[in-house]
Amino acid sequence: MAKDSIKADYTREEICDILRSDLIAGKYSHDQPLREISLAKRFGVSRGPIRDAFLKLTQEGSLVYETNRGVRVHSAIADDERKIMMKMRLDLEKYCISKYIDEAEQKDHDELEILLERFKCSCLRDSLPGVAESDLSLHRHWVARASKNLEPIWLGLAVRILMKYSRLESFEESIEEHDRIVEAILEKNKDGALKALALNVI
Amino acid sequence: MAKDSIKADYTREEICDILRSDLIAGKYSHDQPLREISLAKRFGVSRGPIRDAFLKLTQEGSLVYETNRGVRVHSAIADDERKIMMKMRLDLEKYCISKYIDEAEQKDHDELEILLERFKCSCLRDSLPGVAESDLSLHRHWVARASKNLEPIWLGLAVRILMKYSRLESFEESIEEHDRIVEAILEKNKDGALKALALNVI
DNA sequence: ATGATAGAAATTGTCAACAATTTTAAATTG
DNA sequence: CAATTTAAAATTGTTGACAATTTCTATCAT
Repeated sequence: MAKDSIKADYTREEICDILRSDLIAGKYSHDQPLREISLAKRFGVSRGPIRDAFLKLTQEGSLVYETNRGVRVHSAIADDERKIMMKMRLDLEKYCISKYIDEAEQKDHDELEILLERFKCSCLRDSLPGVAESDLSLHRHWVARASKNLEPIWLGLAVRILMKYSRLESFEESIEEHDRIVEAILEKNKDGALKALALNVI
Repeated sequence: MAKDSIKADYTREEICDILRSDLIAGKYSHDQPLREISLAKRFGVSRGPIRDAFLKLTQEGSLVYETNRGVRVHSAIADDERKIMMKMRLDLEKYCISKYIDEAEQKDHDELEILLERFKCSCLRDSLPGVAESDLSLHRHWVARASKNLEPIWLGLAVRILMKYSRLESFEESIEEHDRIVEAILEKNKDGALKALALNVI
């Protein structure tokens, strides 16, 4: 199939999610500008939905916007900034997992297992965009269930952190880490889940 | 002058900032929908820039978006969510003030004093939208100077926190608190600044 | 009256065209 | 040849029009 020439029309949410995982996967280099017209062609839509996605991603911090000059990929974060962001993300996700364990129903657990399986498949296929996307989806699951209010804040943190370090991850190790987190959640073992999380989110 | 019938055209950034301070000031009630057309008329622009502003504010968390149904004001955050957000905001702002003290130049200090003066004027005039806006601008100053990367994350936190509690603040007390923070910053007194901040951000 | 249904009104979603701005390339001048 | 100016191209900013969807309202049958 021809690269990037997809006929189906996308919604702006889908476009936003696809671009986000592309960015996390390092498909675009730092400070590279993203053009509205070329992406509009790629997704088979007009520039409107593309602009919408740009604004969302700018707010999350993965893109930078300048008046009359469009958006470009954000430059990498510094080490001390990353440290602060990791601490915040860990605090936030600990709270969410704890609450999730208290409130989750059977169908949530079912969805959780599906997301874990999807993550494992991506790791084994070794496709970085897929791994980034499914890793984000898995964590996002318990964050979103625990608090719709904290979700956008968490997403902004997670995206920026992943943008810097996704290239260095070992997939096998990552599978084990996530296995331990999900296992503890399903057993409603809070201590175990929080400890496993702290090892994963570093 | 006729309320809200302003002739001048606004940029989408200005529109976004105005709507944000309106939201913080409680001008709109929780769950109230915001209509693109009426706001487009109010600001003298078409619906495009209004949609842009909606997306930004949705990402920050003050608005909620549903497909084909537009945006509405977000419902209030719960107490435990607020607690988590306060902790994150304090961590973040402490880091930024500390860095700001190290790096700020004379012109930054000049701007800081102007922002403080503007905040005081708003408090004395007792106009809630103005107080909310100038409070945000003041804090945003040292956050933005310290880290463009952390700024959008901080903004999301600050907006949601202010949305819930802005009505309860005592303006006189708030002036004193900010006086202490800025004074300590200008003296490059880190300990004092961080302590004063911790008392203000609670 | 009550509920269902169909039509009208209001609102959001998308697009293509045009205006304004920035960037690039070429031409001019010293 | 370098620096400046000018023109062209590319890109973003904004708008109004139209399509799709949702919400409201009036009508009708039970």
